[in-house]
Amino acid sequence: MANGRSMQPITRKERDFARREQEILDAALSLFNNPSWEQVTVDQIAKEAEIGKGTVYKHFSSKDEIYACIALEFHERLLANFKMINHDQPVDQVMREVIRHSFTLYLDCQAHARVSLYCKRADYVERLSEVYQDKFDQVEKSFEASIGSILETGIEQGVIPKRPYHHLIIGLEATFEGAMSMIWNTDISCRSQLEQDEFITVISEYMVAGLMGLRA
Amino acid sequence: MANGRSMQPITRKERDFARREQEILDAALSLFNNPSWEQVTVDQIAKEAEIGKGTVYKHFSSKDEIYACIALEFHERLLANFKMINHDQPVDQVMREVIRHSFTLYLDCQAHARVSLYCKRADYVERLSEVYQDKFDQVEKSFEASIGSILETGIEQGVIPKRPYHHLIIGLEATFEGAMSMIWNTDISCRSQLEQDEFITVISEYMVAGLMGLRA
DNA sequence: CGAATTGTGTGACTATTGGTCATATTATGA
DNA sequence: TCATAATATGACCAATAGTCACACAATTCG
Repeated sequence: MANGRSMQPITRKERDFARREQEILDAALSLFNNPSWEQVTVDQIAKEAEIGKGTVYKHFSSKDEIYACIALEFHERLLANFKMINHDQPVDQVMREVIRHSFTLYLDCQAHARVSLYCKRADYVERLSEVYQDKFDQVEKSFEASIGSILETGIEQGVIPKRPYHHLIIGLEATFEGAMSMIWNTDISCRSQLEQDEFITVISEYMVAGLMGLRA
Repeated sequence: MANGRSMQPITRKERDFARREQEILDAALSLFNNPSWEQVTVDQIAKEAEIGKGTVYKHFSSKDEIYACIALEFHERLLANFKMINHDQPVDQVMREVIRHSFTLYLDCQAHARVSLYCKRADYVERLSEVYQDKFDQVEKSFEASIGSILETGIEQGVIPKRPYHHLIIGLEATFEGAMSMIWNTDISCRSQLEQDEFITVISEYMVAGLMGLRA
């Protein structure tokens, strides 16, 4: 519940409660690690976490809220990865790093990433409480700030065409999310590691070409 | 059911049965025309078509099969649109037309298009009967043939970098599907027509730049 | 014509699952 | 030790995908 995630746990009881919450999320994530993750039931999550179903609802007001927590944590992780990039390289190199870090994290944390993508769907956002909608809006702004400053530097250096932020980002965002969907939608078992690396290499090259190739 | 869709209806009874099938699909499509289309129930579809729920299942073995029929019809429509394009123009212009036709059709037939996108999800395909999986594979091959021949012409003319078909198509496909998701995921009410046109124009420019910008 | 057969329509029924809640259990503190 | 409060729980409810026994209509056959 909201308090559990926003305040520091003090007493033993509160620590236990907070730990249980993480256990629920971990249980959920371990079950979400496959393409049919949407079929996972709250009961299964409870069983995996070795608690009763009612207990899950003591921590999260709905299944959707579990998704939201996972997505938000993932977005923070992605943002943290972006901040680790050396911003003193040439801007095109920085953007390549951004793309590479994104693919790497999405593939390393498939469960998180799948849930995050799901949480962008209009029907999901619609039924989400305002509190969480705001949190997602906040995350969106952080990304805009993070990538925006890189692109701005690029524009100043004349490496990136002089266009409003949204013109520059929408193509990259669309391609990235479409590409991840394609990777997940292709039966993993019939795709060799080499093929996947090749896929990502080609997509990345295309993304950079698309970005740089816009008319200034 | 399978026969209904593959043979010509002869008797009065068969014609009625076939018409009812189309009525069910039309009812479904009219209800699918909003972002929460996945919440539409079989009962609602039956009510909209003014029949009992059981009757729906006389025509389609599952809700998923309704989706499949809608998606397959849509893909045929898209292919037909591609065939209408004048292939004698310069190849880059043909590709721009392909992209434009795709966006136009996806926006004109949002219900069909949403369902089609849904039908690419791995978990959906997994639970689909082999018959329908094969049909989707067939459609995939048709698209590959259609676009592939355009790209090949482009390579011969030196307009498109000499790369295997998959290298050329994956970026376009990823961007297009990601872009449509973004359009649908953004609350329609808070997006003006102008913004949407601008979005598509920019994305199209980016797609062409990405395609042409690959190293030969 | 009437009976039999075949195909179609139907809604009550089942199974599953997200979410609720009264009750049981446990921890804390006087 | 007992009272109070916080937490855990699974029986329960509501919604919904899918089933099925039966009703009904049309077509065929005697």
